[in-house]
Amino acid sequence: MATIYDVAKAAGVSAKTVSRVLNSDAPVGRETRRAVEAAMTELGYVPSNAARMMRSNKSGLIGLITGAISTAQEASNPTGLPDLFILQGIQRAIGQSDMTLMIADTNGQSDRVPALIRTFLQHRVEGLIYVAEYHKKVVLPKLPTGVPMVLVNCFDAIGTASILPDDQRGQRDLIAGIIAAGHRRIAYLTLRSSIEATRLRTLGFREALFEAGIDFDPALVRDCDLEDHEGETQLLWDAIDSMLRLPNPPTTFCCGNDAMAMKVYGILRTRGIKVPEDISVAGYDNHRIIAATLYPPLTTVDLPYTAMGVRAAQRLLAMISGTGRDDNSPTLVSGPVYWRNSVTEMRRPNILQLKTVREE
Amino acid sequence: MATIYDVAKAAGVSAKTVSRVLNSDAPVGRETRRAVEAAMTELGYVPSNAARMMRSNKSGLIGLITGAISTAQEASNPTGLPDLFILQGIQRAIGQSDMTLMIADTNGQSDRVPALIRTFLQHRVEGLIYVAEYHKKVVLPKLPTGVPMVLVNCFDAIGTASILPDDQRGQRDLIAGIIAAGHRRIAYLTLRSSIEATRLRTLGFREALFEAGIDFDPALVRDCDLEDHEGETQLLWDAIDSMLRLPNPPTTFCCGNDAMAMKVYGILRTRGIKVPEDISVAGYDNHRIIAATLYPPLTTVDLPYTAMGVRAAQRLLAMISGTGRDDNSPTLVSGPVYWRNSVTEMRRPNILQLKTVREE
DNA sequence: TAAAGGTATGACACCGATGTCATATGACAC
DNA sequence: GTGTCATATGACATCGGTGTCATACCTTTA
Repeated sequence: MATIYDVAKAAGVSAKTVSRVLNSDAPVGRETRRAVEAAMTELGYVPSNAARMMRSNKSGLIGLITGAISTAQEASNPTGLPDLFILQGIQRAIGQSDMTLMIADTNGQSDRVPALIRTFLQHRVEGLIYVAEYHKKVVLPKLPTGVPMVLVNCFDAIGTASILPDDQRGQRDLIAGIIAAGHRRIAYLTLRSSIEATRLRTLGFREALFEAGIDFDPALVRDCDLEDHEGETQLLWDAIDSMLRLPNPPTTFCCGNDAMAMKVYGILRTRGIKVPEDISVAGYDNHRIIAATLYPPLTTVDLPYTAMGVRAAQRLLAMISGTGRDDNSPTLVSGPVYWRNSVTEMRRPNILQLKTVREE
Repeated sequence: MATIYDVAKAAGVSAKTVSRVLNSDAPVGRETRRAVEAAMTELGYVPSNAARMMRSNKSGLIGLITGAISTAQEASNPTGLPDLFILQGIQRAIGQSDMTLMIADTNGQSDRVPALIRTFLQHRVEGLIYVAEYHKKVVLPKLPTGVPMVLVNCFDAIGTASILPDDQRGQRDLIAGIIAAGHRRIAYLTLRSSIEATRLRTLGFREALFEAGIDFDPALVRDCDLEDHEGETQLLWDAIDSMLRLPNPPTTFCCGNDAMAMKVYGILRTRGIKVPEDISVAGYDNHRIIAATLYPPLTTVDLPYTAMGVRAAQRLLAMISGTGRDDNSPTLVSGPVYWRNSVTEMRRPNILQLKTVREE
């Protein structure tokens, strides 16, 4: 592959002059410029980033570590929404800068992360982004100082900059809206209680109830998420049945995510219960393929993955250019509630009708 | 960031000795090695790929150009199957070599491709992979000689190495199996007739009929794919209705892809027609999220995206190491038919029953 | 007319690795 | 005792760009 010296010789100038043409960082004579450009085209010259980097110590690279590619569409993950959307946001924001994104996939093995980081450091990335598949706490190897890192959808114990979904606010907004529609008995079928999202959303759930002066009823909250898929559907059946058998049954089922809501649709339908006429249902994630396709379309909270990706890239770029904020508190990104037809104004009569149904 | 000289000074040896420890390409004294390794750990030394590359002219990088990330889960694409699976295959195969994969996403703008290629060339990638979102013909800028390229899911006019799905064989195998189940009147609701996959699959469709001695009936083939989504469903209604109204209606509907099959399920159900008791349905793609979730589970042809990715990476690696085949004929990868419950043995009585249904 | 300043260009060192070659030491064989 | 060879190490050039500095020419201004 042609070098700057080949071009210089072909154009009859010094290498430095070719460099000046490339970078326009000093005046070059009109004729000289023409000759150099002709030589470059002729030889198919492309400058070597490696050589550039040697002097400038700037690689123009940003490293991204994720499992989003290898795990996409595989076995369901706890949040159900493909973390790929985070990549899209990052992609979009980085694409508008003059940086190049290097993506490394963990291939599902988190023990490969240190090796990936090492490879990135060899390429002298100017910043790193780590994307987790769902909102969780992580432990990552320490980086040399001078290489900024942003965590997306996760956080660590040592205060590395992070971008997180505002789960608490999302669930609160959803519940507040459902309450405003007249509902008082709202059931919450949660994801695994061990995950961060469940903790925060449950907080938001209770907060909304509290603000509306509604007592929290533990009988209306149930963890319906298992590793095992078979057992999960059974859990849902049990939870729904037992809640419907309560003296004062719920008028709305909020689900840990849209995939769960889809199952709840099926269970309610099998029970002869109509959504939303008899009972309202809400999800979480705004997983478009589910939420907009279900009938009736599902009310759900947007999990702002794309926006989080954009914010992550922006924050990292700011850190690289040194214009970033000093503090390293997490950036919380909140998504709107999408009000669709699965949640409706509560009407007393339906409750009575329901009781009949469930006792038949 | 520490350099090899810093390490050399700290360990009290020459830079070259440190280099020898790094590469184990010449004997180093036991004590010296220990001292050097201690210094490297102490300083957090990571060798610079750029400097390495200057001498060796080997970057260890493979460039991948795709739109799979930015377009994932967006508006449906013609094949319906996320091309992300191709990336997974590539990822897996490259991960087992000592190369690093650089992924660049076009962000949906194909005019960005030349710029992405240029960036890759600046990084002196040792090979390029281009992944198209569905089986099609492409035109790409010419590369400097010495940089091998593999096209996946697409081909060009100048015979660049390519990896393609064997659409013709897939459809032929499917139809042959359906014929073996006793069906004689098989309808084919195709994707846009302008796309390559449709051309090849239609060939396979006719081939299977021919081999079974069944006459091809143009009335049983219809292009049901539009850019516009609303109109598409209407097209399907029309096609299905008119085919069912034939004197000798089809006993199976083969669909251009699984997404279309899903719609056909809905339409047949609305018509009071049971799948598969009354009519069999088959798809294409083996889009797991659809095929295995539908009731009854959908018989479909696997679109071997993961395998294609693996093959692409392997072929590129072979080209880089010079051990590749000389010829540049496309590599055809075929996927198996997944026989699920949506296609069943044909039984005469249902046909009669059907006629009653559709006339009510 | 000389000083000042902008324009246009080249020589050379440098970035951080590694390849080549030279050198020094000790072990072993003859 | 000396030649041979493997082991162990360092000096130095080199890869392809860019930063620094020097130089030469031309125009403008005092």
